[in-house]
Amino acid sequence: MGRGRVQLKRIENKINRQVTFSKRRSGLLKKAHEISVLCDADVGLIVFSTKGKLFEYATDSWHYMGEDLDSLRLKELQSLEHQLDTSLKHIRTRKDKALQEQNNLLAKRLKEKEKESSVTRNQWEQVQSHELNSPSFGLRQPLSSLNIRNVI
Amino acid sequence: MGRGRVQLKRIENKINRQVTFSKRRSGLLKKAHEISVLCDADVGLIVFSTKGKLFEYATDSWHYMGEDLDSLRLKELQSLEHQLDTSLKHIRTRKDKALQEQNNLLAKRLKEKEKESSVTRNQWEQVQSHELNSPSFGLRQPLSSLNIRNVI
DNA sequence: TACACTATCTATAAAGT
DNA sequence: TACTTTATAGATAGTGT
Repeated sequence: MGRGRVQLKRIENKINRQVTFSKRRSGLLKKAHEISVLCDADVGLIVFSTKGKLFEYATDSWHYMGEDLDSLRLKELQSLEHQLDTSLKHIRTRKDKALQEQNNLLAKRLKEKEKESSVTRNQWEQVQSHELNSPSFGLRQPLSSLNIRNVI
Repeated sequence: MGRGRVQLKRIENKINRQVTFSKRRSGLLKKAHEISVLCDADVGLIVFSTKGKLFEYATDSWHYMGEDLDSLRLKELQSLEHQLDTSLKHIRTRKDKALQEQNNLLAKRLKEKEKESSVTRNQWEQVQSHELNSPSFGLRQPLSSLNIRNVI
């Protein structure tokens, strides 16, 4: 290329390195584009300068390729967090519903009994505000059974 | 390049397209390597042939660049599914625990009452096996409050 | 930094093996 | 399919502006 052979090693002169980077970068992007068009190939190319500036070429759906990875990770996670939230709303485990319903029924039944047997109201209120710390139990429906791929 | 000018459009002849792909691909990878060395730049390049075969060049830490995207997506999702499962075990919402405990207490209380008032056992068993379909309620602790990033 | 210029080097299209 | 050859198109290093 040009005047004189090129040694494949880091160009020490900062100015030359920068100029060469600029030239070769555009050449590389052009070639990436050419092969994608000529050969009907999907290409993703990203180049960071020493200073961290980003340049990229990508065919169609490769939009995320150029994104900084932390940013990519963050977006994926945010998206997933949202999906989680949505999915959870759909879970509404039978256990939870069952407990609520059973609870209501038991409470109703108990109230009736209390009336019958003249138990003090005080006792009922104790139950309502009971401070809970019993060992918890697993959900009947493990999340792993959620086919989250279908959500995405 | 070579004999005759190149039109920047898909090469229709399949053989020629494949040959050109092979040549240009290696040229592109070589250039990617050269700019990374000469200019001290981080480069990530991936190329898929029409048939989906993958070729890549990447400086050091860009290992994931070469992964097929579906594969990447799948891995992320599998990882997240696992995290979800783990996270859920930690949620154990107060509501769930509260309901279970309250339920136990109510049941116990009711049993006592039943003994007192001589209610048939049959009635209690009806409550236990009640078919539930009441409107469900949201979890007290929305998943969005889970800081899933810390898990990863 | 970004364009020109241009001598020279490199990549590669086409064709042969 | 994968090399080899070879003519030529294309890329670019060095140099100015």
